Amino acid sequence: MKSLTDILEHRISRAIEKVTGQPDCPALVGISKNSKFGDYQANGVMAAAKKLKTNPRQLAEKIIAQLELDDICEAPEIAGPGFINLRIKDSFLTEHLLEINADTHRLGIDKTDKPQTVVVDYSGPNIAKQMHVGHLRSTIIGDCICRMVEFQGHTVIRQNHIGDWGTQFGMLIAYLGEKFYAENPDGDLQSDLEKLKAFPIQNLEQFYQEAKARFDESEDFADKAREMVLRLHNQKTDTMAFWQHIVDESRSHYQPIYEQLTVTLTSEDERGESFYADKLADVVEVLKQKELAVKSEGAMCVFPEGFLNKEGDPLPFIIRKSDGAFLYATTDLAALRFRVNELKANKVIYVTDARQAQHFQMLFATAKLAGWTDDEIDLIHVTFGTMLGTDGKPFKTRTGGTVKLKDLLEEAIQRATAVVEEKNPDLSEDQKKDIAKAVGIGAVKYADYSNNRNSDYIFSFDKMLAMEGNTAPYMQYAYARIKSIERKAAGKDVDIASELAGITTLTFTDNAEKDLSKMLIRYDQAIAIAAAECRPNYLTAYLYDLAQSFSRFYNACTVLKANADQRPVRLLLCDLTARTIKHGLTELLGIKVVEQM
RNA sequence: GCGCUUGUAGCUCAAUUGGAUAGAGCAUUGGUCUACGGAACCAAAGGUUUGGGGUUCGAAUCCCUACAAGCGCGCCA
Repeated sequence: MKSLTDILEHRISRAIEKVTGQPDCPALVGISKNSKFGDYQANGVMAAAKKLKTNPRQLAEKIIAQLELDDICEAPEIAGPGFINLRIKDSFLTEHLLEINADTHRLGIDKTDKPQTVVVDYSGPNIAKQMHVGHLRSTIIGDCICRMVEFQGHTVIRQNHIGDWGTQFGMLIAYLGEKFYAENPDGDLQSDLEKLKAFPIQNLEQFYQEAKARFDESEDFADKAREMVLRLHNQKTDTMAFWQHIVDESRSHYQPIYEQLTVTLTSEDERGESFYADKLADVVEVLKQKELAVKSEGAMCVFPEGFLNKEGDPLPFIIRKSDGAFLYATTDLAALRFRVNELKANKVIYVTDARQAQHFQMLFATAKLAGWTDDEIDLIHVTFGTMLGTDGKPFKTRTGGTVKLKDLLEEAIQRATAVVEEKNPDLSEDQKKDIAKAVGIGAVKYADYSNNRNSDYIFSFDKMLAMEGNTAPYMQYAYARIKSIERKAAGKDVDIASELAGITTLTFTDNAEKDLSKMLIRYDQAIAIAAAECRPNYLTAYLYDLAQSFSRFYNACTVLKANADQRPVRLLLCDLTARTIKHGLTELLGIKVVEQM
């Protein structure tokens, strides 16, 4: 089914073109902020009038005369300097609702007719270090983008660009070797890989710090670590086995967090820095051949135009250090080539915090200079702000350390458990557990999603779990109430399935029904804008409006005790609201819903 | 010094990218409900959108300027 906004945009734009003879005068159809101006409004007439240097209201009159919208709207009205205000007819609304209702999977939303391949680079944890709160935003915002774009019908390729390569690995491998051989003094690694696989690293953070301490205190150890880096780069079998073990152990720490967050990343999506290790030399070589890379202060650099350093001199994009080692700019260039050439990306979306903005600008500029991308390929850096503590400073533990993501999520669940216990002590222990998980994790994710991603935001358990206002529990609650109605129906001799199946026409008897209906048909628009701008908060704002609209309806209209002629519409509205909320939360935001809470 | 981001109600945040009277939630005040879940609903009050200029039918949004905060600016990622 075509989106209503698209239909209106198309028809009104055509009418404008007919009257003005100008091809590029979009109707600019949007949802009216104030219902007294109608449901939708077209703002494009003023701009068109300006172009033609004519009176906008008179122009609007002429356009309206050409408009064919009888099947959708009441007679359009002109207001203010030249707005065209539209009010949706009940007949259109009810037909539209029935169509949406008939589509069990996609709620009447079409897939795109121009599918693209979109690569999304997000999460990117550092191996050998626990995920901390700084990883939360990239991980869940990226995931939401994937889910939305995929739902639109594009091919999404997730790329978890994990930090699994680099000099710190020499240190880690050397340390792991020390520990392993301490416990297996006669160990012969070649024949003893199984033993290594069973060798646990319980506390990654501690392991890393111990290795670092050894590195700093012992010259012998430091030499060993450097040797390991070399062996790693030369892919020596035993060293690779140790490296693999650290990577695997690390995965066993972050994969459960993905599952807890219902993030769609799997090990299939991992393509870490190590993957590009053998492609880096060529990156530098090609850039040298194209005379884009030059030596400066011993390092190999590209100087894309428009970037200056403190002294006002051109700023380098360093692709090889003076000691000959490659660095993240090199890896990112190799990754970009791979994504364009091998993955056939039409669009690459990077989800990292705003501090890296300049790096990505230079990356994109360099890739373009090299001819590795062109204007046909969209390169987008989706930035986001910092999570702050209630004091307005970067979010830390009381002692000033970084907050581990695992701890944060556990605390959220714990706090949610307390609330469930208070509100609904009679549920079974299993139910309470499930609800606490859904509510606690949902609250953390939703609080993040509902902010404009570019602004820093203050993280507060009390706010997000207050469960009032624009929060996950508010929507989960709306959903649970609908489910409760369904459960009660049987006891009141209402057969929902058969009543819904029999509906061929709908009649509204209450404004709350109509208002809710108008919200329901806007879902497609909310997804479209949220996906286009990579802004999950547009989606949460919609879902909140919808849940509010439902609460008003719920308050104003009885469902099960309604008259036989009113009940089918209301049952349908309940069902459709539940399906929309569920779809938005679970499919697009990755937040669980519960039948009871 | 240059650049990026930000500055909106007492607090936490929106504002579909230039649209009409800047919206929510919390907190405050008052109200609704013997219905299907009160984690609800309705209403009041709260604003010179940091200050000052400008652009135009129209500005929180664009331009200039001052102020304030955060971040980035050669071999970490």
